Amino acid sequence: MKAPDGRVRVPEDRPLRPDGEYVLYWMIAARRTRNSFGLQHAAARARELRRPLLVLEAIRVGHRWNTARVHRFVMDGMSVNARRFESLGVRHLAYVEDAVGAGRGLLRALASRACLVVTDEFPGYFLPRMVAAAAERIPRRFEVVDGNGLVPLAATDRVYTTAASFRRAVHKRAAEWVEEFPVEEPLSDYDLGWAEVPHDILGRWPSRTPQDLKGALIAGLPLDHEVGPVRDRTGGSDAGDARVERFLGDGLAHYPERSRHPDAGGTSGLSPYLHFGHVGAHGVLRRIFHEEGWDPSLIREERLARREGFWGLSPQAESFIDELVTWRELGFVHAFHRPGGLETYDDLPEWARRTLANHEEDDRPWTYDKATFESAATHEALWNACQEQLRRDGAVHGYMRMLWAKMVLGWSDSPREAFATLVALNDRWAVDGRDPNGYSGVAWCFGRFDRAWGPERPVFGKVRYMTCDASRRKLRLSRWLARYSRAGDS
DNA sequence: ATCGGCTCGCGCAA
DNA sequence: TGCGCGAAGCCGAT
Repeated sequence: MKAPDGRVRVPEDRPLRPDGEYVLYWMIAARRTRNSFGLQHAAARARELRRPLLVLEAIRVGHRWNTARVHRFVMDGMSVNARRFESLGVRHLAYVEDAVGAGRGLLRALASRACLVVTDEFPGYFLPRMVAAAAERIPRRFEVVDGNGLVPLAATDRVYTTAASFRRAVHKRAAEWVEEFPVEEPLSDYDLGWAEVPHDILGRWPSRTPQDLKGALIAGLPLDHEVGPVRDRTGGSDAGDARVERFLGDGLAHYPERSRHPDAGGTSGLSPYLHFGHVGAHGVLRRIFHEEGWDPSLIREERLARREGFWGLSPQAESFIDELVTWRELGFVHAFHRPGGLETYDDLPEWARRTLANHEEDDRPWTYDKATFESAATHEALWNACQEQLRRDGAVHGYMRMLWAKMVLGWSDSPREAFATLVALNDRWAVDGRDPNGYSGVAWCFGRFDRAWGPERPVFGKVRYMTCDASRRKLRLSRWLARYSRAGDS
C-alpha cells in the first residue's frame, strides 16, 4: 500500500522508468524497518513495478556537526537495520563515508539504474537542501515521503504561534489522520528478490557489515571525537523499541508528574530515537492506543482544543500524546514552513524580542561567554550539572533543560548572544541536536510558543522567569545533582 | 498549602 | 468586541 497522497511530494515531475533494475529507497530520516511511510511507499512501488527493493542508508562526514557521538548512534542504527533487512530478504547498502567527499556520486550511480527513487521528508538541518539538490541532479522520478508524525506536514498551510492554536488544528483532523497509519511491518510478505548492485559501485562505495558498523571503524573517521559516544545508550531501532516498552510498562502511568523530578527517572528518553527515525511517532502511538484498548469512537469532540480529555485515553496517556504530537509536531510544522526559523533569533515573536530588547542594558549578576558555559564552569552547581549531563549523556533532563536555557539567557551579555550559545551547545553535544524539536525547546525559553508573564523582571522582561532556587525547592534532584557534579562544585 | 496577579495571542461566540 | 484558555513561571498574601 502506497503512502497517503498528502504525504508524498514530487519535486521534479519526471517519468519513472519501468524497465529499471530496482526501486531505490534512500533512507535518510526514517531509519527503521517498521511503521514507516517512506519504506512502505517504496515497497509498494517495487511491488507495482515487480522490481526488487534496494535500500541505501548512508552517513557522511564533513557536515557541520560531525561528532563521534552522532556517528556512533546512527551507525548502531544502521547495524540493526542491516540485520533486519537481511532477514527480510531485502538488499540494504550501509555506506559510511570515510573521507570528505568520498560518497559523492553514490546516490546518482545507484539512481541511474533505478525505476525511481523514494526518500524521506525531514524539515531540518541540511536535509531539505540535500533533498532539493538530489532532486535536481537525479534523472529519475523522485518521491519524497513524509513520515514524521501524525500530522502530514503538507496538510498545514502556515506556522502556529502557540501550542493551543496548533492543538486545535490537530484535534480538528485527528480522526482522519488516525485512520491512515503506516503498515506495521511493510516488508513481511516481501518476495521481490535481492537487488544486484554492480561490483564497480560496491568497490568504490563498500557496504559495511553489522560487525563493521559496531566496531572500530568509527575511530578512523574525520569527526569531532571530543564529543564522544554516550555511555549506556545504544542507537538503533532495537534499543529504541525497548525504550518504548520500558516507558509503557513503567513511566507512562506516572506521567507527567514523575518526569518532572530528575531523581525519579520518569522521562521517556525517546527523543534521540525519534530524531533519527529509529522509532517513529506512529509506532509509539499505536502501542499506546493498543495498551489502552483505544479506538477512534472514544474521541470526545466536546473536548476539542483542550489539553486533556479529547482522545478519551487516561490522563497520563493524553499528557504524553500532547508532548509527542502537539509539542513535537508544532516544531516540525514551523520548520517545514520556515526553514531555519526556529533557530533564528530574529524569528522570535515580536513581543518577546521587544521585551528582551528593553532589558538588554540591565545589570546581570554574572555573565559568561560560550566557552565557560560549554565547560560547565559557572558559579552555580545546579547549572553546571545540567551542562555536564549534556556533555556526558547527550541530553539534559526535560525540566532541567528549561532551567539550563533560561539561565544562559540570564547570564549572557545579550539575549541574542545567549540564543546563539544555546543553539551551538545543543547542536554540538545533544544526540538529537539539529532537530526542530530541540530548537523549539531552546526558543521556548525565549518566549516562542509561550506567552508573556508578569511582573516584568530584570533581563528577562516579560519572558517567563525561572530560577535555580525555586527548582531546588520544588524538585527531587539530589541524586541527579550528585551524579553530574564536577570536582569543585558542591 | 493554595490563590491571585502579572501578561499576550488565538479563536470562537455574540 | 469580549471572553476563556493556555508546558512545566515566580512571588507575596492568606
